[in-house]
Amino acid sequence: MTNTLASAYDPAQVEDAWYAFWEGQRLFHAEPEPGKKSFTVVIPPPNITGMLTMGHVLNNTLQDIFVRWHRLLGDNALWIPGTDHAGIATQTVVEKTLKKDEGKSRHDLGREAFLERVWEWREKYGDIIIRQLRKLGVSCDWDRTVFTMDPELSFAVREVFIRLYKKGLIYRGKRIINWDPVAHTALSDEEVVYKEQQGKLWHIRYPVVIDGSPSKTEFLVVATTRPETMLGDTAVAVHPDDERYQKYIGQRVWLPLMNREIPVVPDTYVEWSFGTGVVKITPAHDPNDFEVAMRHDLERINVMNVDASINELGGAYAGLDRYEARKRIVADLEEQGFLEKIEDYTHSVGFSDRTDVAVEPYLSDQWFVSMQSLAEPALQVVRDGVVTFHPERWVKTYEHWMTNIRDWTISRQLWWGHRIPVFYCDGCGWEDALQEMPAACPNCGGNEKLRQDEDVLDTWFSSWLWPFSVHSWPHDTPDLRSFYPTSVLVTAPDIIFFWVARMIMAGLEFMPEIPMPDGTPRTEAKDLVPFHDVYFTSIIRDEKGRKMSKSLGNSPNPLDVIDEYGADALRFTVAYLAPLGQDVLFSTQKCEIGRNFANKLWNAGRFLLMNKQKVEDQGEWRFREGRWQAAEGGMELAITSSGMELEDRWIFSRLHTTVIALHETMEKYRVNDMAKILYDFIWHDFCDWYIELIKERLYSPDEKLQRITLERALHVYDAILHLLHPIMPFITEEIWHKMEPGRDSMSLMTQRVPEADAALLDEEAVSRMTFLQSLVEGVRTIQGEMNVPAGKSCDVVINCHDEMQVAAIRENTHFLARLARIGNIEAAMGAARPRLSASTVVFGADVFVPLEGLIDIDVEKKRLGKEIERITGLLKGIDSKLGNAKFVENAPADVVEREKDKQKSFGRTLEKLHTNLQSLENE
RNA sequence: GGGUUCUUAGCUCAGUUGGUUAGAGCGCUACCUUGACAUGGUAGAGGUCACAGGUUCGACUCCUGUAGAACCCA
Repeated sequence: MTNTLASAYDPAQVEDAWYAFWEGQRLFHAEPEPGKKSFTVVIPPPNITGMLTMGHVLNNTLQDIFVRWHRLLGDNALWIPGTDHAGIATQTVVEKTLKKDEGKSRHDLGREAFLERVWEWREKYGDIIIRQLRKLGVSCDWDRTVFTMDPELSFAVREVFIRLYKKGLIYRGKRIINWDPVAHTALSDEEVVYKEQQGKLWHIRYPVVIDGSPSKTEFLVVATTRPETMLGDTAVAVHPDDERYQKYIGQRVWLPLMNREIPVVPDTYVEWSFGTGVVKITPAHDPNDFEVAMRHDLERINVMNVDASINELGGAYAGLDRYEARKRIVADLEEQGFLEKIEDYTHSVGFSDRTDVAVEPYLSDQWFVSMQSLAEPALQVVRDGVVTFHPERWVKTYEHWMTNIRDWTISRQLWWGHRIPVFYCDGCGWEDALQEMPAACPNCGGNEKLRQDEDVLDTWFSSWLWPFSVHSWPHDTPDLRSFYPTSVLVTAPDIIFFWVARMIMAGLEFMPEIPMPDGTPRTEAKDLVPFHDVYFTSIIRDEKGRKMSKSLGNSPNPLDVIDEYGADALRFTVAYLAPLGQDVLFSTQKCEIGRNFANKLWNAGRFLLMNKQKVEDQGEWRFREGRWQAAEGGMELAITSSGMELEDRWIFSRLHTTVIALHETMEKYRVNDMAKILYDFIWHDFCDWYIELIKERLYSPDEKLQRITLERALHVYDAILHLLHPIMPFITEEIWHKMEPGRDSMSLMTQRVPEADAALLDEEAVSRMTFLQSLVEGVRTIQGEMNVPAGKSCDVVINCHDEMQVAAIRENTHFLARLARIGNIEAAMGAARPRLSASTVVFGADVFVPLEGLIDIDVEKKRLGKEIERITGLLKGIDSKLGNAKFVENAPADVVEREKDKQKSFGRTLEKLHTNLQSLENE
C-alpha cells in the first residue's frame, strides 16, 4: 500500500465529497446539551431571490470560521440557516415572469392565485442561494433551515404585531411616506437610496393678491426643483425674521395655473439664504412641507395617483405622468410670464432600493411602530457593553440613529408577505388585531362585512424577530431556552438600523417571558439581548475600489472563483484580506494567495507522508494515533522533552506561541490576524526552516532517529491541520485522513484544537535558533553578493562573541552546512580573520567567508561601507537619546536599558565592521 | 450641511494601550529545476509613514489644521 499525495493539490477532486460526508454524518447538527457551553450564530437570512455574491462569501466565511473554531474548542456549536421572503424583490421577480410568460399582471390573476404562483416560484428557485452556500463549505445545521414565512415564524410575526397593537405602540396614520410609484408601495427610510442628480431650479412668480386680484407687477418668487408639485401648493412660506418679506406675512398670493389664492405664512423652517427665501408649501408631497402645514393648519391637497401621474385635483394636467406634467407646467408658466429664470442645480434625489425609480413623497394611510420606548433600552445595552460592536466605532453611528429615532413605517402595499392581522367589521366599525379572522364580528355578531387589512408588513418586521422566531417563539421550547441569545452576529454595517438595532429592541421587548435553560426567570440584559457581539464586516470592492454591483459587471461569480481556485483558497484569501472594519479590494487573481498557500500545506504533508511511508516500508513500524508502534505491539516511542534537538524545541515553542496568539485573535474577532499568523508559522517557520532542518536526520541511516524525527514533525503538522481547519476545512480534512489510516468514519471537524502549553515555550531555544538563522542568512547574503556559484560551498570562520554562540554553532554544524552551503566551519572566541574574506557581523560575532579567487574586493568594500553607514546612523540616534537627560529620567527603566544594550551592541558591531574594512584595504 | 473613516514600498494592505533596526503579499532584479512544492527556493532593490503645526524625553501611533478619497445621515 502506498500512501502518497499528488504533487499539486486539486480542490475540485475533494471538496464536494467532503461536504457530502459532513452533511451525511450530520456533523453540523446540534441539540441542546445542558452543562455544555453553547456557541450559536443565526445567519443573516439571504433573500430567496438572491444569488451568492462576494458579500455573502465574506460574511459566511467569517461565520463559519467562528463556528468551526468553537466546535474545535469543544463548545456546542450551532449555526442556524434560513432565508428571507423579501417582499418587494420577490413579488417583482414573479410579476415580471408572469408578464413575460403569460402577458398577465398580478391583478389579472387576483391575490390568491398570484400568491400561489409566488409560492411555486419559491419552491423552485428559493433555495438556490442555500445550495450555493454549501459550495463554500459552511457548517450550517441544515436540519434547522427556516424561512421567514414558515407557519411558526409567521405566527411569531402576528403575535408581535398584536402585542404592540394592544400596547398602543402600533398605530395608523396619514403621513408623508416614501412611495414607490412602480411597486405601488410605501418604503421605509432605509429602503431609499440617495443619488446626486443634475437638475434645475425653476424660479416661479406667484403674484401677490392686492385688493382681491392678482397683481401684475408685484410677485413673490419661489425656487423649486419640482414645479409639477405646485398644483398642490396650499401656501408659501418665508422666514419670520426675513425683512424682505415681512410685509407679505398674512397676505395672500395667487397660484398660477391653478387660479387659487394661498396664504403667505412665516416659518423658521425656511432658509433665507437658499434660493429666493420664499418656499412653496405642498403639504401632500413633501415631508417638510407636511410639517409646516401641521403648524399652520393648512389644507393638504394630494394631486397624484399611485403611479405618480397627476390626478383630477391637478386641473388641466390630470392624467399626465409627473415628468410630462413638469414639462407642460414649465412651458405654460413660461408662456404666461410666470417663469423668472432657470438655474442648473445638483441635488440628491431618493430612489427606490428595489425598483430604482425616483421615490415620490406621498400622503397616505400607513401603519407605524412607535419607536421611542423600544429604542431607549436598546441604546442602553450597547452603551453598557452588554452588546459589543466590532469595530467599536459603529457605536457612535448607532447612538446617533437611536437618539434621533423616527417611527417605523411597517405597512407595504404588496401581496407577498405577512398580511397585517387587523380585522374590520364594516357593519359596526369594529376593529382589532387577531391571529385569525373571527367567524363573526365580536361586537355586532355579523359575519358578512368582516374583512382583513389589505396591506402586508415590511419584510424587516419578520427579520427583527429572527434570533428567537427561529426557535418557535412565543412557544417556550428547549431550543429557545438553550440557544438564545446567540453569541455573535456577523453582518454588514449598512443594515445596522434596518436590522441590528431592531433585533436588539425585539429581544429586550419579547424575551423576558422565556425562562433560562434551568427554568429561572430571564431577567438580566445579557440574557435578553439577541447577541453579545456584533461583527460588522468590511465591504468588498473591486480592485479599483468600486462597490461591486450587477450594473457595473465588476462582481466575480463566487462559484466560478471556487471552480478555479477552490473554496478553501477563496475562504483563506478573503479572511487574509479582510481586516476588521476596513473595506477589501478584491480581485479574483488575489485568490492565488490562498491557492498557493493550500498547495504549500499540501506539499509539506506530502513530504512527511513520503517519509513516513519510507519508514513503514522498511519494516515493522507503523505510525498510528500519533505514535510509532511495532507490529508485534509493545514498543513505542513518544515525544519527550529530553533528547529534543534544538530545532525540535524551537518549533514546539513557536507552535505554542502560535496557539496562544490564535486564541487571542479569535477572542478579539481579528480574523485576518489569525490568517496571517497561521500563514507565517506554516510557511516560514515550519516549511522554510523546520522541514529543511530535519532533512539531515530524516536522510540519516539511523532508522530510530528517522522515526523520532518524523514523530515530532507529524505532531506539529497535525496541530497545524487542526488550527487551520476553521479557515480551510476541505484541504485539512483531506490531508488529515491521508495522514493515518483508520480515520474513514472520523472527521477533523469534531476533534479538539490543541491547547496551548506554556511549558513548551523555550526562550533559550528560540534565541539560539534566531542566532543560527541570522548566521545562515548572513552567509547566504555574502554568497549571493559575491556570486558564489550555486553548487559551490564555502568555508566559514566565526569569531564568536560568547560561549553560547560557540556551543550553538558546534552543536548544529550539520544543518548550518546544509542550509548555507558551508564546507568547513570553525567557531571560536577570538578566531582570526582569514585573508581575502568577505565578512558580516551577526549578534556580535564576526562571520568570515574566505573567498580567495572569488572575492571582488571593491564590491565587498562597498557592502561593508554601506553597512557601516547604516549602523552609524542608528547609533547616532541612540547616542542622542541617551545623551538627553530628560529621556533617561522620564522613560521607563526597561526602555532605557534596552537603548543602552543597543548602544553597546551597535558600537561593537561598528568597531568590527571598521576593523574588517581596514583589513580588506590592506590586502 | 451633519456624522464616521481612510491616506505607510510601484500595487494591495498589516503595524491593538506612544519606545521595533517600520513589516507582509503581489510586482520588479539576479541566481537556482537540489530526492515536498516553479502554485517553488535563495538573495536583492524599493518607504522623509499625505502635508503643516502642536503635545511629549520620545509620534507611523495622541491633538489641531490643510489637501485628497470613501461611506453613512439629512
